[in-house]
Amino acid sequence: MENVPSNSRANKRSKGRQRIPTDRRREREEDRQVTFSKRRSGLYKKISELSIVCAIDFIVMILSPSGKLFSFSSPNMELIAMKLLNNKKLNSNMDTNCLMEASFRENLARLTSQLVEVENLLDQEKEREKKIEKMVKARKMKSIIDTPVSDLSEGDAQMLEDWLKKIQNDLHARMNQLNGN
Amino acid sequence: MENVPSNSRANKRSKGRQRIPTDRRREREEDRQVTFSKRRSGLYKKISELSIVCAIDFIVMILSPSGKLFSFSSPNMELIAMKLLNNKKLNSNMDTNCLMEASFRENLARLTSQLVEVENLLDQEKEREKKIEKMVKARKMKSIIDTPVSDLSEGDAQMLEDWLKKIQNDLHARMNQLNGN
DNA sequence: AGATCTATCGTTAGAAT
DNA sequence: TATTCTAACGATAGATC
Repeated sequence: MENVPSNSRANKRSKGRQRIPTDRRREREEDRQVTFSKRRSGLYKKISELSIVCAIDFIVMILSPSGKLFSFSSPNMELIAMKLLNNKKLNSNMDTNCLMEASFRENLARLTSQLVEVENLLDQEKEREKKIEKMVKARKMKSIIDTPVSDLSEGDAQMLEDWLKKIQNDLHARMNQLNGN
Repeated sequence: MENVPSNSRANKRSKGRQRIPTDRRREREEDRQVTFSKRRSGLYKKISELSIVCAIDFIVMILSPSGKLFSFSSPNMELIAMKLLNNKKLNSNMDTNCLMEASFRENLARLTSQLVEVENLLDQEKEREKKIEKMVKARKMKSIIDTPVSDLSEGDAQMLEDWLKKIQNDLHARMNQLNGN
């Protein structure tokens, strides 16, 4: 907390934040990548805080030009999806859920296969593909999904299916709430 | 730019920003509402800038406890959706689009009807409902959709359908790109 | 490639409207 | 109820490791 002498400028290790134009894309691919990575983190933090402080649910989906898919959602929606996926029997006991499941299965399978197709095309274009990188940085948030499209076909290809289910089931949960459970 | 005398504290109109806990929700409903409104704007601005600077597409969906649905997406995805909705003939000429459309129509109708049901329940709970308010604040962004759930059944009930279609069609557009259109 | 540092720029809590 | 003002707090560009 001592007074910093005027020669402190000599010790500066950085020029600090400078302005960058926000009305057009950064020209250098490398800069875009760095900025995207940094700001994505900031965005996750912001919306995570918002969801906690204001008690809202959310889903964010980001599609990068290279075909990478970033999905991020609030714990509530995540939780509902996990229950559905990990405990199918839970659904079997719920009539409305069964109906919803039945109506969605068919076209979700189709959508998933489309994702696989995109992946194959991307693989043809560029032979190398990067590995899954999990951000898992959020402080109070439990779940971040951050998965390259290319991994959807190899491991758990249900991410998009999960995501759509979240919307559906959140609505259903709210209806049950309003109906007095 | 003159030096401010020490009595300037007497002229202060605000204590400035204070810390608020971000690990739990604000207790007062009114505070939550104000914070939600302010931070939502900030969030839109942030992700809009991100999409321009880093050339990415995105969709954000926020569901408030009161049942309000906020959707926000990048112009590209918006554009694709608009084309689909306003120019159905465009789809008729594209085989894959036709297939996708057919597979989605059925359950999207079902999902939409669920939304209507939620709306009716909300209407029973609280008799009054607010009007559509458009934010349309973003500087460089063209499209903000900000529609209460209650309006989905009265006017254009296709918002959620549009939204799901955006994902679908963005994928399709990318596939066409990769296939050499 | 990602983590850290820090000066600078951006966001927002509280008050007032 | 949303918006404006402004001090205070937070995010991040560029440098560095």
